[in-house]
Amino acid sequence: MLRISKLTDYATGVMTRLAREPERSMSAQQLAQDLGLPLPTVAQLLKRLTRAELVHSVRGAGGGYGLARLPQAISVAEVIVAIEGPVALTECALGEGNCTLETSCATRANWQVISQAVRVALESVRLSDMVAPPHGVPVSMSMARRL
Amino acid sequence: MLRISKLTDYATGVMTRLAREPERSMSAQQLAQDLGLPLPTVAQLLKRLTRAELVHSVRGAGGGYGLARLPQAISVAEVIVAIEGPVALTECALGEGNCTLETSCATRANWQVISQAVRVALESVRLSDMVAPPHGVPVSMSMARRL
DNA sequence: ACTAAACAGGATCATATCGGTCCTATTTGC
DNA sequence: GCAAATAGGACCGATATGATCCTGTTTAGT
Repeated sequence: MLRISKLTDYATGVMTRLAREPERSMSAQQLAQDLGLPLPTVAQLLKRLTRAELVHSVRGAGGGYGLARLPQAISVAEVIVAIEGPVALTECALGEGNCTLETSCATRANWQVISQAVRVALESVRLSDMVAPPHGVPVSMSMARRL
Repeated sequence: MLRISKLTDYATGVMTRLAREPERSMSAQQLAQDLGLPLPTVAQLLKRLTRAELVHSVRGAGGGYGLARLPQAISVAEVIVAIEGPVALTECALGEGNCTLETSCATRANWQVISQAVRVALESVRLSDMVAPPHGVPVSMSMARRL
């Protein structure tokens, strides 16, 4: 299936929600309610997103979260990396030499290339794209052409 | 991490091995031994690859497996699909309307676009590319340019 | 015809990761 | 000082993955 984790999916939801009103700062509570997701989970995600410096947090009463950068300056790839770690389709592609099979080493570089290709695809989609309702075929076509 | 399953990784190993000698037919046993993988696992994989019609099988004594098509006619994407099912980064992107959150529906089409982009990347790499040792920068560069 | 090699198709089981929750600080506005 | 919020871990239950095994069915060779 090659899917991202549900957590990551939620995280993009949270980020997209924030991107819809870039000025506004929202509490975890507000976001959870807004997205119809359980608060503990959303809180958990926001912590990771903060550590990744994709959002900035304000502590204390009246605090909350806001995007650390403009929506068009944050890619989907970054959100994925923040939650799941580096995008590498195989262990091999990460770079560490866990290749006990010398045969697969021949294919290692190829996996790195593939991972890189996927990374490029994910980096080309930014939060601002996620906010924009894809009426017609604007995003998909521009993407397809880029590929 | 956005990684493919270990099984899928093995599967590409198996397919790549077969692609190295497209004429030759090999038994599950031979392949397992050749790749240093447990036989039951390899056998399991070969069944799925057969059902996906990526390899053709010959039953009975002296039987074995061979590529169903030429190495350059089989993409890495197909191998992934054969083992993991359709490439869709989120449930949403599969098409079924499991979106209980109307908010996320706005992002659904975007996920489909992203999945499509990843799919294109994976389809552009064929078994023949995996066989070729990536000396210099032939594959990576041609890929990067295509992106 | 019989036997052994080899694939087909499930069913099964352990384990690791994921998703979700909770508890205890620490910070800050009122 | 109190309440609102984030920070940082620790903690389980469910789920899916990885690996194995068992029982057919097919076929080559003797």
